[in-house]
Amino acid sequence: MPVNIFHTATRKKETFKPVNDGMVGIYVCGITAYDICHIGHARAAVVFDVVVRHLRARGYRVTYVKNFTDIDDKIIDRAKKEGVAFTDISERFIKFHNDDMAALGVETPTITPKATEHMDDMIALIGVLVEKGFAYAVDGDVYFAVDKFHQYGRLSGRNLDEMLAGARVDVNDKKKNPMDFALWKASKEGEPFWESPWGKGRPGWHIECSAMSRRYLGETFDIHGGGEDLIFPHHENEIAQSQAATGKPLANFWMHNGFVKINSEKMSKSLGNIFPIREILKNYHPEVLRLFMLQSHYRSPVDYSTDSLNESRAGLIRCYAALQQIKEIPEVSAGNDETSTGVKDYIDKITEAVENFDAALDDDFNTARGLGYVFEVVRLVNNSAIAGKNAATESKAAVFREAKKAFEHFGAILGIFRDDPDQFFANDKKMECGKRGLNMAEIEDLIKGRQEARIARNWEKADEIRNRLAALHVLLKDSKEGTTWSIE
RNA sequence: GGCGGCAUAGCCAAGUGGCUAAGGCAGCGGUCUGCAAAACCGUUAUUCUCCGGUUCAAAUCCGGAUGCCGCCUCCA
Repeated sequence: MPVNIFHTATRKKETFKPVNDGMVGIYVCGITAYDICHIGHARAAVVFDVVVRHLRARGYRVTYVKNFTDIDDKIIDRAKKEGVAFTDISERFIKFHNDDMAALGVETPTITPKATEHMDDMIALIGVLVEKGFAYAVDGDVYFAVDKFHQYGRLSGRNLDEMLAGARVDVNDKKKNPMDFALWKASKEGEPFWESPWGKGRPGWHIECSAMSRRYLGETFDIHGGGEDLIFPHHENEIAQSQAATGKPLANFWMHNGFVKINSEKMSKSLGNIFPIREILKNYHPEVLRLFMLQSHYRSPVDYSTDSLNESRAGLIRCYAALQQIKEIPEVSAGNDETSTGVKDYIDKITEAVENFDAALDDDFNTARGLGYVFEVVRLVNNSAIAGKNAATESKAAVFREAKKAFEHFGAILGIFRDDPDQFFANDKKMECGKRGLNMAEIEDLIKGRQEARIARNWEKADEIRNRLAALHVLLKDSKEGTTWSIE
């Protein structure tokens, strides 16, 4: 089954064909390290994490490059404000980023290059552009001349005249054309700088990606990704720089993930609605956040709210309850009962769900559809557990074994189901109690009291205690083994 | 002003020409249970914002209207 990918430049799904058979080179624009990562960064990271995981599962050898912008105006500003070196800022936030990504279960990319470590590559590339007449130097700045590159605007579907008509471009009389963008900026007094043929300065924002993708993935590679806000101007400019220099296409597929909105509003500093990843993870299991993101297609906008996160939590709980059921598979010699019709039926359905899941991912990484099949297996597990209550343990084990395999597969692609089910529920309880300021020991005491009342068949008292707990959103579950509880 | 996207049940969300319009959350009825919870079974959109058109056939294609959103400035 081929993988189909929506290509931003053509606005169509196209069959993926790698430059080199069996290999994939993918470059994703990472963060500018000047602040804590928020939920928007989380989405981009999770989306491309799943893209890479699925391509690997499909047998491709993937080289995944995600850069750090560690020199930039915003980093310099913050360093000035704090009175520290710019490297203090970039290093601090790269570390925070790495911690957040690890917490989210995002696999580390193959290569995570930093802009400051590729100055020579950038300067060389700018040199080529000047030499070929695509760029010009003015007073220590170097600008790319957009009208020299005739394909400018092709990725984002714009043309220069239209953009100039709307014209909210910055005033800068050094530029020949207002749409020209900086490849190199002369440094001001007291700012960090690197030596270059044009004097002391630092690179423009876009050039680092052109230089680093070329170094690690070659002149033309397979997939270039990022948030949809990067389509213009960042990716447009990358294309201009790279293709002007090499005369070859930069990437064959451009993928862009949609934005995270907050309660239907754009996330922005002025609205004060920026949610750092680490804040959210204080209150929710990281997989809740992943599930929330993956329940929508990666190109659609996603609307973050406490309610929607709670819904995802409920869904994840449903999955983990099924995982808990199949955690202990009875040890039996396989074979005996596996051919009985009921068992075969379940196994066939699970196999089919896994195939459908893979097909959904092949279709432009449709995780939302894929999750439908995950929940189908959840239902099959619960269903077979009931139907097989009195069945031979061999039958049950056969179905559970198949389901376990399926969940391992789903989890490996989506980056969820990595927790032990008992651990998951214990953790969930602790988190929810913390959120609501509930005392776990007190709850346990009340439950103990109810248990005594139940043994004495004092249903009235038992129910009274349960109602009291219910008012605190504590939900009880009685079983033969005893009473367990969770937070609603 | 220019470019683009979206509109599917109470909510979230797949589906882009043809089997009964996935799935999750919430609700309702039933089974189970001392009663519950969980789980299971059943149920909740004769219809996909509206109006026209193409077609044997449209949520799906085309045209128009309305509403919402994004980009054009740093941004995942």
